[in-house]
Amino acid sequence: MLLGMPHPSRINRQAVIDTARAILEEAGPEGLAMREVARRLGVRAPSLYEYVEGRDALIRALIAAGLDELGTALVAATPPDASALDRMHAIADGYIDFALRCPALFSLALGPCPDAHVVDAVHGERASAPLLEAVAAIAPEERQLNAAQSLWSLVHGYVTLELAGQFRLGGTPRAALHEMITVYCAALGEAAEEKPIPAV
Amino acid sequence: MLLGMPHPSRINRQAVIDTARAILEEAGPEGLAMREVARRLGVRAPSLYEYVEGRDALIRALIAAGLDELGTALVAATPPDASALDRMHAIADGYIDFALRCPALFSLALGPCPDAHVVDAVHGERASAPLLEAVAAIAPEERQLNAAQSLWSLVHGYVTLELAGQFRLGGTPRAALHEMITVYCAALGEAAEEKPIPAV
DNA sequence: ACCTGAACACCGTTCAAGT
DNA sequence: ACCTGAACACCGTTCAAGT
Repeated sequence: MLLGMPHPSRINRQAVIDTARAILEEAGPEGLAMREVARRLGVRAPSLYEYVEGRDALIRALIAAGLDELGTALVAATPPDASALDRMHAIADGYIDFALRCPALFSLALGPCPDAHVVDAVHGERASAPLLEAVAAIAPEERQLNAAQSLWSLVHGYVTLELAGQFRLGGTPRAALHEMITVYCAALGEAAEEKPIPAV
Repeated sequence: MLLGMPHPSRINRQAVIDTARAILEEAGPEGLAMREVARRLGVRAPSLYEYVEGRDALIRALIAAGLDELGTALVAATPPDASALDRMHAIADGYIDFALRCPALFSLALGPCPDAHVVDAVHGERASAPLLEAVAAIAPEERQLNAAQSLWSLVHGYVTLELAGQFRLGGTPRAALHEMITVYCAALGEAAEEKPIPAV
């Protein structure tokens, strides 16, 4: 009879999110359909609305989790007692590895997204914190923000183009990325003792 | 009676593409519906299939045109008798301006895209040719490909993050971008006479 | 409390039918 | 040759109904 607890739920919010994430990586954002999530959970689509507000909210949950996970991965990728430059290279590799490990989630979280998918700023801050920290050990304080934004642009652009399959001419783009990091960080380090880097 | 030419077509392929592009920028890729394109052209959705194979083919046409247009814009943005470094900065600005002028088209053309939307490689080559040309004037030949890929990564990452609204901490990210270009190109120029830039 | 089927307003696409 | 309405198989979402 199960008095007082007539139907223990067959699914839960986390299962919905996990299933959605699996579908996202397998079939891309277009393939992420509420009916498909439900089908894999052995349930009908309307049941999902007990656990998530709708498809947009589900996607926001995926994005928030993805950004948090990226932050954690970058922290884990940072060797604590290496040089500042080595930590910078390690963070770049961690960023790239994350993007290659879950490309659809990465594109969803860091790519251009409609208003309906924007999440709280804390998640983005968690993702970018390790980079800011590594830059703090290289650049003088007044240049740290600029340096972090440039380095982020560089690494983000690299992996975005890589995922889009745009490096068709061959070469060694990843080695080129690390070279550019080295050159720029060296200039930052000099600037720490000397004068600001000349613009244009 | 209009013998032999019973019904002059009310629309044409270019009108379909132009309308689709307008919708894309106004409503994003999600809003780009065949029925909406047809509605704006005063016609029903099935009529569009006389001019484009389907939605995916329409999107491919948009992407191909967008890449070609980007290439043209970059050529136009390059001052022919400026220094190699100035041309580099101008191309970066041209790239950014194009992305800000038609962000949805830019994201569609250069962002992560499903197999159904990949276009012939010539269009991508047209888009990247001006950058390769500018790099040729700065870097020694054996380093040109790497240098072009790094600089493209940097500029592409900058504008991608900018479009995604990720530079929330303020600062002057665009100035930082140009600084990084300056520093890197200076190192490339030195390398042209001296030895290769040390990796890692 | 949790799940369902039915329904609504949307899609992309096909196709026989009109002119 | 060009356009149409009707139809098909899909969507996300709502809601009254079941247990």
